Amino acid sequence: MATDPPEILTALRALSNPRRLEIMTWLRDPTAHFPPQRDGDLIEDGVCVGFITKKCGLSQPTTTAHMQVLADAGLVTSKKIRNWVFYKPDHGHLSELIEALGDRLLSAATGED
Amino acid sequence: MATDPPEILTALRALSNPRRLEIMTWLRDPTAHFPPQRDGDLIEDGVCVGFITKKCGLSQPTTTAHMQVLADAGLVTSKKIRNWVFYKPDHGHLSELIEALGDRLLSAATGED
DNA sequence: TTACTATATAGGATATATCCAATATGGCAA
DNA sequence: TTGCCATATTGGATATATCCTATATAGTAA
Repeated sequence: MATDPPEILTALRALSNPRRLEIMTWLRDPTAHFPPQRDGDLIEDGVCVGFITKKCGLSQPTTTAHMQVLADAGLVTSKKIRNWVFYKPDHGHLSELIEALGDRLLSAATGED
Repeated sequence: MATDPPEILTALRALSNPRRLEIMTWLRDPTAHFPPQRDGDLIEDGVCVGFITKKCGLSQPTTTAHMQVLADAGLVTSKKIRNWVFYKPDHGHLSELIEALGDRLLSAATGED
């Protein structure tokens, strides 16, 4: 029983923005969307803010703000290495979210078609 | 292949509001949350705007606007009987949404734990 | 120390969302 | 027709979200 009502709402708000939803899809398969990193592995450590900033075309502060919204919602985790910050998806939280959403929205005992 | 990117976003925006998320949970199990209706079955036809309005404590126009957002996102369907409008969940769209969200957010081939 | 790099924070402009009161529409009853 | 009821639409006030520039912080390198 994870992902209480307020957490679901926070996660939905975080995902309901086109930039953030797009970033989440990039992070799901980072090697397909970002170049290799010198100081952190795309898969193990995550993607640094600089790469995400370039890819969005937004300013660095705006990108940072988006990443913080995603992190506060528990959708990504961050790790600081030297002076880089790497973000990667929190698969546990994400699958809990999907499951909790199903529980909340679908009528009892419905998973697939 | 249903629920394209823009549709996912529309659905997420619709669900990312506390009133609308709450309404969706009421509609999932209408007999548990609303009194019986004279002119339409809670399950078969849906719940009328008046009942939802009372339950939210919002004004009638605001409730109508919320229901329209949910309907535009494909999360509910509406049916007019006499001069009532009944809303009920669109289970097909909802399960497609949950599935599409999983596809977008979870790493390949992850459904449950 | 100074200089450089990466990310975070502050402040403010603009856009969008939420909500209500007032009113319009459309169906039903007399 | 008139009157009533349920829902939809309009217009506008307030709150929140999005985004930028400028600046701060923190780590690295010389």
